[in-house]
Amino acid sequence: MAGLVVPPPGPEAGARGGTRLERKGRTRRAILDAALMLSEDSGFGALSLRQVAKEVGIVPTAFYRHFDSLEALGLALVEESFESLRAMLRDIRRGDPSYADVVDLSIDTLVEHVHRQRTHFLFIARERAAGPPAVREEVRRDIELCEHDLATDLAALPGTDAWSAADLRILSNLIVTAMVATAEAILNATDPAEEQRVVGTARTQLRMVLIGALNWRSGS
Amino acid sequence: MAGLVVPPPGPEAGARGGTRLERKGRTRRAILDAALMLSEDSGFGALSLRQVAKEVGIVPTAFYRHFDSLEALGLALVEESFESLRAMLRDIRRGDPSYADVVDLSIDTLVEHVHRQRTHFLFIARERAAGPPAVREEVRRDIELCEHDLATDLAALPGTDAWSAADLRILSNLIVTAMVATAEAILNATDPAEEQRVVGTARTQLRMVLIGALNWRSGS
DNA sequence: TGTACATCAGTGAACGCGCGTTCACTGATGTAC
DNA sequence: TGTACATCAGTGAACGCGCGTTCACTGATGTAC
Repeated sequence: MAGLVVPPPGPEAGARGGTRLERKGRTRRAILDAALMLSEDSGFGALSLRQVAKEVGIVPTAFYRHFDSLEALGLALVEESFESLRAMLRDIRRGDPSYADVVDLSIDTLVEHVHRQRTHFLFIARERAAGPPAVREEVRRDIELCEHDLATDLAALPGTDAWSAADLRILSNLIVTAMVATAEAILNATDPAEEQRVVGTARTQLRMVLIGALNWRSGS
Repeated sequence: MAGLVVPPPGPEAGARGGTRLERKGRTRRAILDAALMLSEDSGFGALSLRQVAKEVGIVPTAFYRHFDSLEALGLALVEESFESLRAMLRDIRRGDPSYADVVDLSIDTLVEHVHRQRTHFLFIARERAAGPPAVREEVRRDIELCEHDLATDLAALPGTDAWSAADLRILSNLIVTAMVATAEAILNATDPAEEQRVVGTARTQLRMVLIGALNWRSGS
């Protein structure tokens, strides 16, 4: 049986800092970061275990102490990337201000999170379209979940009573598509001026979409 | 000097059909097709010259008779994929019917072309997000050109007088984004029922967007 | 606290394999006369 | 039409390299007593 008393990590846990568990966690983190960075060029599917190990500064075989395979690493990256995305959605939801501001607030939050978790958003945008099948499918599943959540949020907005459940899903699908495209454009922008242009475009697009949706049942 | 008289290809051009030039053309075609097919799994960036050669049925070194490098092959695929896309845009433009039908007609044309040139549309959707840098950049440049063309077409529609040039670009960017997403969803659909759902969604989204745009300057 | 043992993150050699690219070649197709 | 020569798409051996994965290992960290 494992010990019933957990001893506090004494000063003897030295070398390069932390307990054995903490150090393992740091290596795992380094592997995730290296994979995110290295797959920027040609996608996760073109990544090699040895490249990752070299970047982290461990021998290739040590990789297996942390992940069963490259695919397992890919799925871990999907998971943590979507944690970032969900954190963003939570931030947006928490705002819930007067109707006129919802667009500005949402886009500002998007921009902030995209910058803070740049590699996660890049990963999602890239692997959704081009990842190895297992990774790609997982990304798409998670995006569908986000669309579902967004549909729920939209139903709470004023002026949406006329929308059917199907309309809600269609609208949230469109919004998510546009926001993913915006995130990609922000990540791809080469200078602040271009980013401002992208942000302005996204604002106008989101307003157009909302105006269209509000006039959808009533106006047409 | 090369011969001034071009002799007709006699029956002596035998073996497996055609002149030397025709056969070279067929091998080139086979390389392009094999690359389109093989990059479906994990993207063009994960493709190897030897895989392609094996699929085509030639020895790896024969590849160099047709392309200088894998990158040159990738750029050739971008070019011919966008020929397909532009053919679709031409088909849509040629319709130009009464305003009420423009959505149905455009989506139907999209569906038809996506099925007819499945691999080309897959290639564009994938490599736009995840291709090797040179390929990705070329895809993005070409998509921007399509957005520009669409903006010109939109300006010819009735009821658009109030839009500025910037509004036009913003709207066509949104439409192209939504159409690319629709193409992806069609290509990803597993059965005809799901495809019909996707098509219905795309129709509604495009209508919402147009309603939003028409109410953009006047209504908001 | 001190000692003896267990755990386990990371090591390093080795494997067989597919990679891109080089090179000299072959032999059918094409051209000149 | 017949012959001699040029072209060139495709061949096949060879190269050095990075790949994923195996295995037995080391030595610091952690645990039991």
